[in-house]
Amino acid sequence: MTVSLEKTKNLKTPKAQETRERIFKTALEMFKEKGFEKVTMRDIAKNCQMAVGAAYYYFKTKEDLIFDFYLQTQDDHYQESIKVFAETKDAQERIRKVIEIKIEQFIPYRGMLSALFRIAGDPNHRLSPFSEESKKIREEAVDIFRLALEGSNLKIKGEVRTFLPYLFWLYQMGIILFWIHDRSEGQKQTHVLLKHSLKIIFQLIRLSRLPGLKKLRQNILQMLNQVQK
Amino acid sequence: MTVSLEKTKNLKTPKAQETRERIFKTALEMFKEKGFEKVTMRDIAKNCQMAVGAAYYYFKTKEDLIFDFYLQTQDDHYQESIKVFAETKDAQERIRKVIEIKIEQFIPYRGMLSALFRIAGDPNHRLSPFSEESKKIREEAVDIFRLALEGSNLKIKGEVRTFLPYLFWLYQMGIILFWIHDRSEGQKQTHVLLKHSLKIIFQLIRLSRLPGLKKLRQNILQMLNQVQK
DNA sequence: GTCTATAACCGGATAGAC
DNA sequence: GTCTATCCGGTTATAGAC
Repeated sequence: MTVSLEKTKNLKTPKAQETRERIFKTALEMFKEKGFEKVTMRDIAKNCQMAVGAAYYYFKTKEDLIFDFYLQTQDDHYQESIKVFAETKDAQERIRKVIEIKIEQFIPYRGMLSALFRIAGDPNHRLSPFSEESKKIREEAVDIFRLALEGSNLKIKGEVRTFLPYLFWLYQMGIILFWIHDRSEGQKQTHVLLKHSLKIIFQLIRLSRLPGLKKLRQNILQMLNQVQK
Repeated sequence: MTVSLEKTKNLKTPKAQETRERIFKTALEMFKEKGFEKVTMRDIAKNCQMAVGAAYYYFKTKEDLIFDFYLQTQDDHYQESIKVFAETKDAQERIRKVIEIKIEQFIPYRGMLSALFRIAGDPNHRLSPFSEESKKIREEAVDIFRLALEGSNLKIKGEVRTFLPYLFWLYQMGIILFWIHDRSEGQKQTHVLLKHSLKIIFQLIRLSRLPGLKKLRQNILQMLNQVQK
């Protein structure tokens, strides 16, 4: 079952809802054009023909605007991913498509996303994907990978099954980080990396079944267990 | 040969040298106590009994103070690591000690380091360890791992030898990031992670020699080659 | 070249009146 | 819910002293 995201904040009137939306859309357009840092809250407010205070009434900080964007795309990502699962049972392809969809979504916003990923680097930050506040959204994101594996051709048993979705989510974060700073044209390096590294990962997963590698497998699982929060 | 770090900026007089040092030490003390964000440039200047302008004369930005810290510890790290190499030839132990030394160094500053690692997340930032500006310091850091492997009991040939030092440096960054946000007492989780993951990494390196895994090894090397800047 | 002193700018954030 | 005024801190500018 989907952990449906609470998009509608507790806003009293529909008008407020609409105002919030207006600020959000305006800000996003401006970020897209000039980047996160170049756009000031004063600019955003002016562009919305309202006072700075009004903008801050809806978004506690400038960074919250980005967080909201992250939240919105999360839902789209979920929907798009589901569709892919109907098309193929191949685990590797599913995972690859899921991550490619995410990247695709982000393309128009690539320039402003380093701001988001600077937040990501600090787990103490309320908006970090690792924070308590982001728990729900993180869980839905991990869920996509769980679903990708569940109906797939990849048969995995026991503990590996438990860890893999989270590990793939982590992997996705790494890929996106790489993509944001990938300066090759069309960020094609990222796609090379994605394709190759996925192949390797699946080779490793398959290898992990060999009896000769039992020790290695056990060690990895032990590590994951011990390190878990 | 060591890439000796240029610690002495182009400061004309010894007095200037000393003043710069005073600002740096004061700032670091204050950061240690209250964290990076709580301490203002005005505070620092006041504490040094000088004008704000003076502080800015030596450090272009507040973040530069942290960069300087990073630079200074880098040299200590190098010196300490060299000593370890005299004690043991075991590659795994060398690497583990090198990383443990780094963590040890950072202990008093753990609280302020998330500020540093938020910078790290944005490779476009001039102070990021991945930036052009940090190139020299990064290269010395990678060099430590090169030396750790070179005189060790781990015999590696060809391309793997080229990549491994950089990969270990990357690994060290990951471990430190984990450590900064490790809330277990005495950050013992980090040491568990370090010990276990190193064991696994060396198991993998040893495995990679098996003829049956030739394909995997080739794929990994191909990926590293293609993804390289 | 090394600093002091002081004021000002800029932009994120907040308080409190309406 | 929205506005105006204000704070706060990083940063810069100015002008001058040694």
